[in-house]
Amino acid sequence: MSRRTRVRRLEGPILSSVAGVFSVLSEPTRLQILQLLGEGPLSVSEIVSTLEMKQANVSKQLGILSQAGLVGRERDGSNVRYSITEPMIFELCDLVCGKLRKDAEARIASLK
Amino acid sequence: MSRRTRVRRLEGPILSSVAGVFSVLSEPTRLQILQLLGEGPLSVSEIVSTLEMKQANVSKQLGILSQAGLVGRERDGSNVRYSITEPMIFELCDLVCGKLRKDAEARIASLK
DNA sequence: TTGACATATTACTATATAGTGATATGTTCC
DNA sequence: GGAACATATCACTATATAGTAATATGTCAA
Repeated sequence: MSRRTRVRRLEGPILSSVAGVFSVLSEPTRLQILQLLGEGPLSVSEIVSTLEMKQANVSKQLGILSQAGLVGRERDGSNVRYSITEPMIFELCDLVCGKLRKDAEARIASLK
Repeated sequence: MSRRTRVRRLEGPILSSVAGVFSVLSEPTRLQILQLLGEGPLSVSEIVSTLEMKQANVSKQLGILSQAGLVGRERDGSNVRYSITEPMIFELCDLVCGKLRKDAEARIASLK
């Protein structure tokens, strides 16, 4: 996605794919799951009890995350263990957190 | 957002704010506008004619981008000029493009 | 094979929002 | 002040999707 004087722009299908990744990350529920998995692989029921979410929803969100290539799944008996496969998402979040912090500081500064 | 053994997790309100930024970026239309503005400040009508979008929608999306602190607006007579105020978004997009490229390469490799 | 446990999926409801046509509002010039 | 041009906003429609209860499916042990 160009930000310089290059005339090459990303086209519709690419931008749709990019938007798709951001869309997956645009839900607090999914961010919570990713954050938890960032600490290590877990089964569905471990996520359910830790985050106090409904099992059906956790499975659904994990499906979305898995389909997007952000987490991987590995069967372990009757348990399925999920883990992060795309650590880049934490860089994304760090960048966004940096912006939010900057915004908050500017807002505080404007009160003085 | 933790990805190490640190026990500090981002809480609900922060994750909602993070999700909010990703949500703003989750629409191809808005990504198109940001990409165009990355090449330099433009008025609403310039964006409308360049991207062949409806004026009402462009104004609406610019409002969302402005509200999110990603673009700034400056009146210039009867024109309002918009420009990027948060260049970090291009880093976000670069990271996501890198993942998509990697995904595509893996998909191609799996065909051999 | 059955029952227990784990997980995925379905069908539905409620909510959010993209895009649009119409219109309100802002700026400039004569 | 009115007309022309630029932009923002409103009310609406159509579509997408988060979350849920119910149920289907998978695994394991007796």
